[in-house]
Amino acid sequence: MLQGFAYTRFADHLASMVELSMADLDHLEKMPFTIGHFSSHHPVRQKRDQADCCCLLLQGYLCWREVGTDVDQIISIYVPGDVPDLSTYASPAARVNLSSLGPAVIAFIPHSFFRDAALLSPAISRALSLLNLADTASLRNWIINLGSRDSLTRVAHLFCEITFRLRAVGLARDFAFASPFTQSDLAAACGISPVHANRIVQVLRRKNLLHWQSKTVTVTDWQGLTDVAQFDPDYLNFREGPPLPPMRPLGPRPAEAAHTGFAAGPHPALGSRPQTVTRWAPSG
Amino acid sequence: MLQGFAYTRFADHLASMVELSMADLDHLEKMPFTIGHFSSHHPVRQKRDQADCCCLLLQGYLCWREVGTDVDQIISIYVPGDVPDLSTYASPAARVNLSSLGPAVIAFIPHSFFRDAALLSPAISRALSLLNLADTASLRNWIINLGSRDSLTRVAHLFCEITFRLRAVGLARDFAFASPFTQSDLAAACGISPVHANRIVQVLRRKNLLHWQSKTVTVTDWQGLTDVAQFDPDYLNFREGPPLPPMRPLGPRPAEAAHTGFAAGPHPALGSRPQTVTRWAPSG
DNA sequence: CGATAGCTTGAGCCCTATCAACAGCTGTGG
DNA sequence: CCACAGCTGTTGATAGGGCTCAAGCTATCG
Repeated sequence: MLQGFAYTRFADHLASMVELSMADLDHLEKMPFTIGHFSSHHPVRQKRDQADCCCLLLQGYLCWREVGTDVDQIISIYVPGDVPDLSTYASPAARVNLSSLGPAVIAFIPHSFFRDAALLSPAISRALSLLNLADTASLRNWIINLGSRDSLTRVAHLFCEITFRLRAVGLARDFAFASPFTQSDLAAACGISPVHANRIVQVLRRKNLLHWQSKTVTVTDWQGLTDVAQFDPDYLNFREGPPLPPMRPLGPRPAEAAHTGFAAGPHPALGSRPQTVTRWAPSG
Repeated sequence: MLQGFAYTRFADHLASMVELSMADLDHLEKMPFTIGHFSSHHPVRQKRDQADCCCLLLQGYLCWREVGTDVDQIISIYVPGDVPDLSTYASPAARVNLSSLGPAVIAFIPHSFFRDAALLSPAISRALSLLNLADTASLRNWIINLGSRDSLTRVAHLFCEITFRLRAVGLARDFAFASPFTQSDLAAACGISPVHANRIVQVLRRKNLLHWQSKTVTVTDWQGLTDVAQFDPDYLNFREGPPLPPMRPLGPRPAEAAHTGFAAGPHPALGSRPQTVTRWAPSG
């Protein structure tokens, strides 16, 4: 069950950037992995951990986070299909803490798989490079946000980015997604105080741009939200060939349920498996 | 003359991270390149430029900069020995604008050289990966700064980072370096207004942490500056093997001149060549 | 020598942080 | 089933950091 699920998430993600051959897909299908379940706000990788595998996020959210006295900053956020620590297959030492935002399901994939895949297939090698580039582009964009936009714009931009990235992997089709993270997390990501984050969310609600209740965010006015956020998804597009068509604003709703893997319950492939925390033990 | 200079800058940089064999050094010595001179605040790469070469900075400073209506943000700053657009050899499209901060001398190195070098030498391939990682680490660190520290800390941190990185490539030995950038540049890097940047610099001067006059910055109290900045250079260390010893604070001055390539006039290898802007024309 | 770019200084105001209190929800244990 | 604790969200009051506007000053360069 999970085998196909993990393979699909990852293959889809790579295929969204480069053309994959049947041989590439065959190789990806043989991807070895171990599944780990994490509860909310649980560390996945500690600063200075030496790992011999990468984390493929299957469900939920992960983030790099720097916590210290007088510092709590979320550096970047990842959605299903992402591999937050992909770069560690080149240099295994993590530099910051990777932790979950809400419950998360992760497939741990050995570094050796990526090394072999990159050697065997130019397309996969290229896709991995592009994955890294997209990650860096996201960081750069976040610097622009933190450095030169006010808090309303920052918060709106974060919601835009999450929405866009979820939709890029087939989630949040109806502009609704699970938000297991807290307003303090939002504040830590946007570099504002939790109290202020709350007030900004209220502004967004009052402007009818989004709703956020019972751990679900619904973007009710995508166009309006991107306007407030000055959001231009260009920096996220790393597919080769022609760019994606612009995202259609909210139209008539398709007859499908919103889900980010949790919004509408566990993914079918997971059945009703309880969300236990089975901390995966590295074999090294 | 320049041949040796460009080769040395780059080889030193790589050697600071990995062990290079004689064969590696031989290969690096054959590095093909074209020299470009740029005047202050001159664009080097425009957003969406398709380049077939990378920029090895020889003298001066470069930065990625996002400029627009109501946005002027410097995303990252580079010192001699850096290759700001190294990642473009994987995907050639630049995503932001690369421009000079003060006059700069650049060696343009064809992408093909990096591709070949990476294929031929595992050590060089590894060094290039580490270069990329260091770059990403720097971005992450800058997010922490912008998101969770006040302006005094940010500005102090920027000076610390520049000083540290210059010293890592053998410049600013006596904690003095050329600062051809303006206070507005400083503001754009730290996400504050130019007026406020000015006041912060005055605070640093008043605290006797540094002097900044006639385009030269002198750090007069390294320990004090790092304290104010909460600067921990750990995130910049990507050398393999044991970490570098901690940087000694200011002691008795060695009998050598401070230079970043411009502080003490043009580098010997460049002679008194005028700082003309000979925009290099890509051959593609 | 005038022009231009950069630096400096002051005043007023707005955005955001901080502190504090309370409400709502969730999970826990008796 | 209820009492309780703890976390999260909400609201108000107050203070301060940083922005904006505006003007004067300085240095550099043609």
